[in-house]
Amino acid sequence: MEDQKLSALVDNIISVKPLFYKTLGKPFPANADITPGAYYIMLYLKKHESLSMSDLGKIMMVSKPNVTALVNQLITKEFVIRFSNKLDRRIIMIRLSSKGNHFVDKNNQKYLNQLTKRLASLTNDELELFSASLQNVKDILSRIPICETPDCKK
Amino acid sequence: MEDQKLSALVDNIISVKPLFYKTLGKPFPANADITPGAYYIMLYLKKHESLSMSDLGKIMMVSKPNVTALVNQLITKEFVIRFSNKLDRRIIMIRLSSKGNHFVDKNNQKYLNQLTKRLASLTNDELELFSASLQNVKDILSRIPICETPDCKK
DNA sequence: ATTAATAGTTATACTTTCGTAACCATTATA
DNA sequence: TATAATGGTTACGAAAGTATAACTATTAAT
Repeated sequence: MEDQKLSALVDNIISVKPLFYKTLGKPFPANADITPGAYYIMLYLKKHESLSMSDLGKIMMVSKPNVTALVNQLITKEFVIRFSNKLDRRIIMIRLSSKGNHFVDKNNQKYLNQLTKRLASLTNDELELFSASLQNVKDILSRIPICETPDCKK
Repeated sequence: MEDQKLSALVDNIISVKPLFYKTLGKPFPANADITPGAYYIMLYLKKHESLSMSDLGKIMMVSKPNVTALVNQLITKEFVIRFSNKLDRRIIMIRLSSKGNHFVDKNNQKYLNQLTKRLASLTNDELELFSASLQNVKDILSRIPICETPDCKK
């Protein structure tokens, strides 16, 4: 890839991120007693059924004490359940409660409503292009290896 | 757009954002005595030549006191210059100094180097697709009207 | 000429992210 | 069985974002 294109790519990477929240709004709930980080844990649990504390740390790339704090928020709201692994009693697994599951679904629906309002100014073609392009971006990003956990850097 | 596709879109919007920094790294400098927010101001100034404090607030969607604090960081580093508008002496305009300009260029180059390492695992086709898709996303997002400044909500 | 509105700053404080160090419990290793 | 390694938690705090309220200076409006 030529230099010029690469530098345009850098430019886009830099400018796309702030645009996201500003135009599309925040996908996590406000005034729900849980921070965005905690909400993201629920989103991961939505896809992975159950995860250990360490798994969550790796997947979210935050330190373990951080995971503890985030999960604690969800425990007090009864959005997730802790249970231990029988094979290794050190390991603590986390899964969504049905309350947490409903909460995420409800919030996603709310966000979707907000989103459709904001996207109302787009034509259907634009919307399709947006959706497809975003899918591409996500797919490709997912393919890039990451190893930047605080614990993992060592 | 059908419900199913829309909900996939929401899914992508939610999951793309955390992927960004984690796979591509942070585009702003570390240990440079300025916060990411202040750096973003320089990026905007790179494109707009000069902007008033209020303009910066609107464009970055932060409150005016916030802009003051961010610009102050840049002033002490001599990365930007304050000058007043002759026609309306209330207005304070900000523009990049050549020092600030060089700083951004140098940092962009550094980020580009880091980025090329991270993107090394992609084929050229993937890279092209990524670049084009990102451009689409950015273009479409730019077309969506925004009005969420704290001051603007009122 | 008052009064109202606008641009910006100062002071202040809250929220969220995020890390390190020290510690306990459990499992693996030698 | 003594030691090391792993999974988690607790305690602590720094960095960054970000808002409101109260204020000054300047311009606009009546």
